[in-house]
Amino acid sequence: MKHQLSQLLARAVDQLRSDGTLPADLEVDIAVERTRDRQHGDYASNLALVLAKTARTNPRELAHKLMQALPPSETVARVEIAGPGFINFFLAASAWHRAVMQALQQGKHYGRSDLGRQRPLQVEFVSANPTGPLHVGHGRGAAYGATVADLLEAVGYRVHREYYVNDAGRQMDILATSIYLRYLELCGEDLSFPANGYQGDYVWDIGATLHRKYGDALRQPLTELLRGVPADEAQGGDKEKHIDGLIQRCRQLLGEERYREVFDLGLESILDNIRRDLEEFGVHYDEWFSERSLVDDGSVERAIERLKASGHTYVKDGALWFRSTDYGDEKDRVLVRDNGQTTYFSSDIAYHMNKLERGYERVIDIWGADHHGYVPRVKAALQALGDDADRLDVLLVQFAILYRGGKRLQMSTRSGEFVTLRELRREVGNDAARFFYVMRKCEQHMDFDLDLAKSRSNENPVYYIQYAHARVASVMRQMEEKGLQWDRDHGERQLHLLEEAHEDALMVSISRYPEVVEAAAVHHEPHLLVHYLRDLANEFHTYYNAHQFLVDDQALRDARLNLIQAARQVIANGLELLGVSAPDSM
RNA sequence: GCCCCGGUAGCUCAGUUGGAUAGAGCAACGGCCUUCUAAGCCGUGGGUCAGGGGUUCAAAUCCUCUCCGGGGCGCCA
Repeated sequence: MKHQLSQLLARAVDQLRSDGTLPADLEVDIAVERTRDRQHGDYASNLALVLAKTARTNPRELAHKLMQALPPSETVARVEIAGPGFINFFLAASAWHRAVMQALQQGKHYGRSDLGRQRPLQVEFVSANPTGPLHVGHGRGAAYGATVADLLEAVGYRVHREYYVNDAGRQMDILATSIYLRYLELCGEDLSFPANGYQGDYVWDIGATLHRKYGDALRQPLTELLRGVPADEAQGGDKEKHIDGLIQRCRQLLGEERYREVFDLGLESILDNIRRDLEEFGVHYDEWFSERSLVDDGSVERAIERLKASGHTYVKDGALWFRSTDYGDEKDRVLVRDNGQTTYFSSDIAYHMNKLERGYERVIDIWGADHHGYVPRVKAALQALGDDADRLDVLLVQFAILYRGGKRLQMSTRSGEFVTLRELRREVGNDAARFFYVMRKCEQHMDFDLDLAKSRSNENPVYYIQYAHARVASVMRQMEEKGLQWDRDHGERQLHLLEEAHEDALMVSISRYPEVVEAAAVHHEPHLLVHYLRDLANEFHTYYNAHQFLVDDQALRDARLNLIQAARQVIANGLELLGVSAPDSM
């Protein structure tokens, strides 16, 4: 609809250009918007205001000329000039009827489009280190990423959903060591657990699995384990050096092969847990991409070599540095440490190089806001590699702060004090969790009120929308009980009977849905859809209270049933994109 | 110190590339169930858009300074 109107305006501009009213070389960017106030018509354009200056005329006069140059159209009932020079379009009722028919005919496809023309696009999200279960902070990235991916797919992109598994770094070694230490405790060793180890109960569980599998076969005396290991923090030492020492001793005592088994047991158990958790949350992936694979297949080394060849690296203090300041980063970054180990950053460069090599038109990364400092350096690396850094979009998701009983919950992964995503889902349910997480703009800090999310009351917005859906289903059940039938085709021919203000408002909203999906997808803003659905539900509830649907007059009844079924379809489609269920009864 | 995000009604937040009289939910107050589920509807009150300056036909929106809140600034991941 919007596109139609801007095309009409474009033709009007063409005509004014050819008759000399407007300069022939004038560049125009035509914007048509929904009006906020129905008094101003259904759609409005500020075109005359924008062009007035360069055309050196007054805006209202130009608006009049544009209006007169508009080609006739069946969907436009009339056009008015208002205010400083807005061109307001009032649409014919048939335009709204068409939207109702489309919603019913297209069913679950209503609102989808081919804007993206099936171009390939990648969305990488969550990608939490597999060192523990997902917590509520990851939940927001999961819900947001899944919804953005679904939205982009809905507007015609071929979306590849990916989780980057950090299975190669030091954090994983700390996890493996933590597991082994818990195992030793289960063997009966009495040790003091390192300050920097992973303290969560799940580490015990994995240690127990290890013990069931091997018995005491992997047991080593404590004195052996601690030989040459620097003191821990509690003993006045450095906790980082202590844990690194422990890692080294574990590897030596277990041997690379056995150590790798412990390591992989931890990785697999936790990754399985994460996979299951996300799957239950309705968050699906096409690929779980292993960081280790980048090391193994030489990609990391290749990335480093390419950077070296680009001339933007140097050696200092025994380390290899990338001069990211050449591309606007705050400081240079280390690629290879003085001990010969590559940094996380190196893997990340290799990973993004790999993504672009796979040929995606756009690559979208969804990160926690605490990683915002990494954006410039990753983009710098891509530029140095000669890639187009603009193909990478990094969306930063702010933290969600949890409240329970009006009190803020404090969380820390390392200490094991956090609310897991699974606990949250059990407490408030998947629907409320998915909904609440995307209710706010991603760059907004979010207060997540657990009590509100799980309340089964009118305070809870997710129920409000679901209830509208359930009410339509209920009306249809009532209809059958009364022995009546709904004739959809007949209803389509009777839509002109829908003359109530409530019906008009509902039809307009239904017609807006495809525009909302498009805007939410293009701007990566699922909350637009959330607000839209709330408004639509409100219009439905208002209508429901004001008018009877199952009236005796069959023509009017069928027309009304068409309308509310169209509304039901839109709610179902919208909720599906949000990963929220649309129940038939509540 | 530097960088990122935010500051809009009592609370939580919307507000499209700058547009017409700044909106919604919750909370508060007053109404509506003999009628398709009251998890609903209708009505009332509530604002220095943090503050100053600037840009223009037009600023909550863009620029600049100040104040306040959160986060980030490792050869960690």
